[in-house]
Amino acid sequence: MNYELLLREHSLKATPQRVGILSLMQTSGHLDVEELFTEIKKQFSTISLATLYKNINAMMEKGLLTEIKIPNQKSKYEIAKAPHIHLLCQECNEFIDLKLDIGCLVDEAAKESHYRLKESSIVLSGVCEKCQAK
Amino acid sequence: MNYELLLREHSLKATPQRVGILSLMQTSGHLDVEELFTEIKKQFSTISLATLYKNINAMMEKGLLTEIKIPNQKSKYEIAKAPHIHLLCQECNEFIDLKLDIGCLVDEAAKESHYRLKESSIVLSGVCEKCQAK
DNA sequence: GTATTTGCAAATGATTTGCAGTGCT
DNA sequence: AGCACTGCAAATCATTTGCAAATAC
Repeated sequence: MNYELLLREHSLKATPQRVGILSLMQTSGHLDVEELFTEIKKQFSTISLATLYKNINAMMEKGLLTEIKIPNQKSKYEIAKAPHIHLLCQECNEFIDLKLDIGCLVDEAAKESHYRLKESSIVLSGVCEKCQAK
Repeated sequence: MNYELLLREHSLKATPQRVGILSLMQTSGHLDVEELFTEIKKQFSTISLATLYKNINAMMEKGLLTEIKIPNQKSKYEIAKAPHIHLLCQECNEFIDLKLDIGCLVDEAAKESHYRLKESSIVLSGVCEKCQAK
């Protein structure tokens, strides 16, 4: 993926720090601020936490990143993409995406409540296959 | 509801501050820390934020309260009850419970991922009926 | 009577802001 | 060149901790 282009398309300057952040997000899928800071420092040893926060916020405002709020955990961030849900393993902390059609749920909720629904935030937690085997 | 009893059943002492917190939660449904502090001070003018936090944490550890993490908002708290989902109006900020069978969604997610699922955190956002009318 | 809880003040942790210097376009 | 971005230090906001006095049971 061309991160420079992606940034410019969202009216953000393509600084190396930002490209680094996006490339980490792409590689790791989901990272919290602290993890992101630890990783990005390997590439930019002098980067400051303030810069990281400013960039996360700027990219969220432009709709390039999404924050995922998770029960009992720090928020994680991901590159914005098609709607999907998240699964958390309460034992090993694995955190994954799952593409799942939630149309039926949303339709049902809309019917019951008369809300016009636009966004969803769904985190299901339990035990992953590997941890079940233990 | 008898909050004294509820507290003792969860091995917590029934202090007036705790009863006040629970009664506010019951009345208002969902409150964040700041809102709760503003309200509880009307009953206990000398209550400290530290006490409020200690109590929220104690009641969460005993499973009496649940924290709801909401995209772009502060966490809210509610008295723990049967699983349900939450709807947020992005215009007027109304925040409501909806009892909805999410079995099909969870089953589908479990089938696809091989997770054994135990908990769910679902917040759908959009526009409530009243705001649509505007 | 004993263990827990309260409320204060201080400590810690997380995030934001101001500003001078630097870099992107 | 001009505006946006970086990095530092300081400020702010949120939450936790330590401790002495008060309270629940």
